[in-house]
Amino acid sequence: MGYGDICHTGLSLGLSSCDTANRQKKSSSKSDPFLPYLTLSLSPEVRYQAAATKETNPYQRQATSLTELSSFSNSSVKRERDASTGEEVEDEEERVVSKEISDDQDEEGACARKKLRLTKEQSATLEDSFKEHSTLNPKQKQALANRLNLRPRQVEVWFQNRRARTKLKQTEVDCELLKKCYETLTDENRRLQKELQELRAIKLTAPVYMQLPAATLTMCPSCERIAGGVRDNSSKSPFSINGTKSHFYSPFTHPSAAC
DNA sequence: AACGTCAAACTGAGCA
DNA sequence: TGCTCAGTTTGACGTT
Repeated sequence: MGYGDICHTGLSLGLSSCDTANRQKKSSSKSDPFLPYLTLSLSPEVRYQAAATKETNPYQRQATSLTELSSFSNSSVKRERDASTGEEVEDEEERVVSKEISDDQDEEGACARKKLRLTKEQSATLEDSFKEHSTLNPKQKQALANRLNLRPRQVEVWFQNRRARTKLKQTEVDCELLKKCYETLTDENRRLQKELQELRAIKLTAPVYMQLPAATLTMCPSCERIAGGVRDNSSKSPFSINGTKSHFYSPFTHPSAAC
């Protein structure tokens, strides 16, 4: 929610010293930090959700008083990790939002942005919706917001953050894959270097092979035998193909084991 | 109390 | 102009 959004609250404005401090931190270039900053006396979240307490859908019923709102979490919210997903699970019974918060909001205005925490039901519904489609059209957004008793902007932000989390997770998975790929390639490279050294040693100790064009000699990495393009029937040679057909190794038909 | 993590919310840029 | 995304801020909460 941008600061401009507060224009739609319909609430009176008031001076806020702490918000001035916030403002100074956030965008010193945009405004004179020493100018007093105007804020609303009630945050949009409180206004919206408090208004919604008159509604009757399950999410709204759940928020039948300010003490039950899926909102400001300077309450003693007990959270536990879902072992399988790592997602947070909140114990609804532990969710107690003090009435003082709303009173403070009324009296002193929204000093800083207050963080709300979605209820388990809200999160679950949003998750379900996200599974169906990771983006929402305005109608879907509005419908979901109505259903969950949230502002459309909150639904929008949730989807934004959810997409970001999904992308981050995917990036981590890709990163792991690339790491494994790198390790495999490194191993293969090491092995090939070793083979190359061995071949060079062979080249020095077995001059007969030097007579063959270099391109006709290859070593199969799987069986580690040298094969020649020219049929070599000298079965006594340690590099002979034992009468079998030539054993060519093609890197194209035998791609790297990596990846 | 300090620190780390997570998620809600904000901001600015890019795009159709 | 509205939407999405990447990056950032912020507050709550858990851990040490």
